Amino acid sequence: MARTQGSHSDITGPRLRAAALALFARHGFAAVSMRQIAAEVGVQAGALYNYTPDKQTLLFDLMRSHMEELLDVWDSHAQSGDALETLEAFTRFHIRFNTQRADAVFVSYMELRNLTPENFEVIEGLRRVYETRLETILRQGARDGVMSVAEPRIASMALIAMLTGVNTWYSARGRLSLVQVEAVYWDMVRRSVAR
Amino acid sequence: MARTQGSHSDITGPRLRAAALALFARHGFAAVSMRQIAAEVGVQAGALYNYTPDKQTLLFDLMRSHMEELLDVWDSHAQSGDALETLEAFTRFHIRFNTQRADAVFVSYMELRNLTPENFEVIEGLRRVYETRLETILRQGARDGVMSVAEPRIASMALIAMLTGVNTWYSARGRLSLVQVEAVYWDMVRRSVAR
DNA sequence: CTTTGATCTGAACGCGTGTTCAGTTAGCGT
DNA sequence: ACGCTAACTGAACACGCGTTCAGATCAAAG
Repeated sequence: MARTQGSHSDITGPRLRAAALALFARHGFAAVSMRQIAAEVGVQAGALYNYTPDKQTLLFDLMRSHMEELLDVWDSHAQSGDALETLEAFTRFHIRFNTQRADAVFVSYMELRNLTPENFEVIEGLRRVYETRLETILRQGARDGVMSVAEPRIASMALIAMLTGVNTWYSARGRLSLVQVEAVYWDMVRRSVAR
Repeated sequence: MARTQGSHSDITGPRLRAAALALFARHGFAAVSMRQIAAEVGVQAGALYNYTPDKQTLLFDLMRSHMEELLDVWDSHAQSGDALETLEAFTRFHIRFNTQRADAVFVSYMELRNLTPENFEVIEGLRRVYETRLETILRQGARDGVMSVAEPRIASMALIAMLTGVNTWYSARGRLSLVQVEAVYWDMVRRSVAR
């Protein structure tokens, strides 16, 4: 037997990515085999190599896609207001974006050590760019006199760590809605850098 | 050959734990083999089973030891002051304790998914206890009128995430000393819950 | 000096790994 | 209707995995 009915590249490709992302998030990159991913997709392991040269590249592509989308979506936000308004937008965006892509966020953070050195540099570079986005907001706020931030670089990393932490406990069926969660965190963020 | 010169249980046991912790932190639990750990210790793989029943228990014991020590050391802190002073002590303690045990912190967070369900419950329980320590401080501060915290549980998780984030960038040879880092974070923590 | 038992070796077990590839089939373009 | 090729199967490869265990060796107790 070969080529089962109704199978197409357009279908199998995305399904491979979705299955790999879910399995990597749940069990970890090293603990998931290509055969497990293939079983989830509904093909044999060998068929996966029509869509990725190897397992390492599969992981890297998932992480790079996530980081690039994170940056693209944020950068396409119209930011017309002052630094405080931009900081609020960033806070709400980060929480909303990350909770909607919990698996990708998890993998992009946890599996850094399973990347080859070259691939690691790429992902780490994208992360630094994102951190710099926030850092720039904080510097601008301090310059404009609407914020007080002694260490903008450290503060940006501290705030991102705090905001990303939402993913460890948030559930869409929890007590608080996403809007309420955003409000709680924005309140803390605002006060932590307030003048 | 067997039993090489100078080998003792008192030496091999701790060396096994140290090697496993370092390797798990660097490469991940699933990516590290018992043979790699044994090579680091300087014995054959079979010898490790004099010190742990299996690889899973080795991981679990490392994580439980870390979490229990975290709680024990904090609980043994004399806390005589008011809520704000206790919060400052907690902030400085958390940063200092975690940066000094980077490998254990990393493993205890990253390898949760590699625990069996029963073992996971134990570690997760210890983590919740620790979070409750901070939550209690925040509730007391709010009750005493020295803090303003709308959601103490969420705030405690947010602050712990922020503080633990220090581990991702801190280096003893960096620009800031640990005392300076503590000061920067305490400033943000204080303001984020200030009345 | 002899005996005992803790400590470790080295080989083995069955099994799963990532990856390759010749062969087979399904659906599209003509 | 037919050929072409993208898509997939199934088997194979060499290798490493966690774990077990009989046997060897050394340190210490009597």
